[in-house]
Parts: sequence; structure tokens; C-alpha cells
Amino acid sequence: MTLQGWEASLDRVLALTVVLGQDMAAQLERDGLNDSRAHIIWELGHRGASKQAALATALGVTPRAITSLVDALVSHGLVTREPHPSDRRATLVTLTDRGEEVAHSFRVGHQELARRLFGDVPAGQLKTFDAVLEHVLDRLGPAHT
Amino acid sequence: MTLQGWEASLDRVLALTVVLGQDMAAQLERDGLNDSRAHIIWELGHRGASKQAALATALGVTPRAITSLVDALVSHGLVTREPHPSDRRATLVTLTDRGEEVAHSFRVGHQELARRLFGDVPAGQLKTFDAVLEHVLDRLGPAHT
DNA sequence: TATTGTTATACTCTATAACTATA
DNA sequence: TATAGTTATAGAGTATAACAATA
Repeated sequence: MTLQGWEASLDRVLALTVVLGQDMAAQLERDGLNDSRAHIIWELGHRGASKQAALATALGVTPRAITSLVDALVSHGLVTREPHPSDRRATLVTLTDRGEEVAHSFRVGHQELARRLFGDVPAGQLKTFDAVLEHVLDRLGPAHT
Repeated sequence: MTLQGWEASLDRVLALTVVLGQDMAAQLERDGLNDSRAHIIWELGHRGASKQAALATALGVTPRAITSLVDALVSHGLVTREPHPSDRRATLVTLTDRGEEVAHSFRVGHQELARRLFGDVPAGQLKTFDAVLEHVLDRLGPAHT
């Protein structure tokens, strides 16, 4: 595949995630979530309790934005602010039981999509990123140019 | 492949789409575009000169939002407002030569897949994430379990 | 001095509602 | 009456900057 063809194919993969993301937003809304808030839940589910500064870096937003996002998550009962054990400047953002449930549902959905996309691939076959990409593009069907 | 292996593959693809999306946003910014403004250019590229009301319906936003979006596109030299030939209430939003160039670059790009995957789905039919996922997975072919 | 998180402020985007001109 | 597009207003989201507390 040419460089242009490769890049165009990546664009198509992105378009897929955009469309999926738009409809996922409606589902997130039921938990008082949007993309940014869900992203924080996702990060906490993987990193465990985190400082706001760490979340700011992870999401690529300013610390000020994290203040608002955590405020919203606290108000919806998904996280709490706990004192940091060794740094009195910082707070530890911690998932509540309900927050853990939501994080778990994210992981399940992620695993489900991964299984459906890659579930029949023999172990060790997709070694390079290009191979993974080719595989996904093949799954996009006969219209793949 | 293990569950972790599938997820690692998916994560790599998703990570790539994130990076690509950031790159695309930066590219759009050079033309004074964002997602909504680009969406209008894309619609005009396919519908031809259109009433603002038609664009509001196409984008799923209010007529007020279209006013602002078209203002921005006019200021960047991508569209003009022309009088509607038969309805003096309406204006025809029309691509300039430069707007046509941008629209053409879109046509060969990432939006092609979204059209190919969802172009024959009646508007509003895929309301839930599950419905969209099922539809996409059907299109993805034999791995669908 | 540097870092953590906050308050204050401003900007972008888009929704609702009221309005004018026209159909 | 209904429709096209505007102005007025409000809310969400996030950026920059100034600040206090702590490292």
C-alpha cells in the first residue's frame, strides 16, 4: 500500500470511531458522563486513585479543567477526593463503588469490541503495527481500496 | 490470541486514531475549520449550494448555530451567501473556489468510510450504541460472532 | 523556586426564545 | 399560519492568569 493509501485507510478507521463515539455519548449521558468525564473514569480504572495533576497530563487538558471535571464526577457519586498520604498539596481522586462499576462496564465493552475485531486471529500473527492495521482494514470489507 | 492480545491490538489501533485525529484537527485549523465547519463544507460538496435550513437539518443543529458557522466560513473565504432564486426569505450557501478545493480533499479522505458503512441506513435508525455496534460488526464480516 | 489545586475571567460552541421578513 | 434567518440570552466546556498552600 502506498503512503497515501495507508494514511487514507487510517482516516477510515478514525471515521469508524467517530461514528461509534457519537452514539456512545447517549449512553454515557445516563450516568451523567460525557467524553472527558468518561475518560477520567477510564484512567482511574487503569491507574487507580490518582492526583489531579496526573489526570490533567493523561487527558491533555489544564489542571483547571480537571477541577471542574472532578467536581462533576463527585456530584454524580462516581469519585471522591481523598487526602494524598504524603503530599498535603495534592488530592487523590478515587473511584466510588459505583464509579468502579462504571469503569468495569467500560472495560467489558472494550474487551468485547477487541474480541469481535481480533478474536479469531491466531496468537502471534499480528506482530507489527502495520499487520494490525491491515487486519482491521480487511475487516472493513470489499469496499477497501 | 489471548484476551490481552486482542485488547493490545485494539488499543494500538485506537491510539493511532487518537494521534491521527489530533493531526487532522491541526490540519483543519490551518483552513480556519473545526469539525462542525468541516461538516458543512462536506455537505455542500455533496448537496451543492444549500439553504441554511437544509444544513441545520443535515448537521442536526439549530438554525442559529448555522448562522454562526456560515459566518465563520464566509470570513475564511470558503463559502458565500447568495440570494435564493425563488424564495426571498432564504439564502443559498455556496462554496467558493477555495471551498471546493477543501471539499474535494474531504471527499477522498476519512469521511468516505462513514458514508460507506452508514450511507444506506435511514437517518435516526441507529439510536443506541449497541445498534451501531451490531451494524458495524455486520459490515466487518466473518469475525462477527 | 517549583508544584498542586483553586478562584477569576474570557472565549468558543450551541441551545432556547423572541423577532422580522417573506411565503 | 408557517417558514427562513437573525438578534438576544444562557449554559457547558475549557483556556490563561493570578493566587495560596505546600514541597
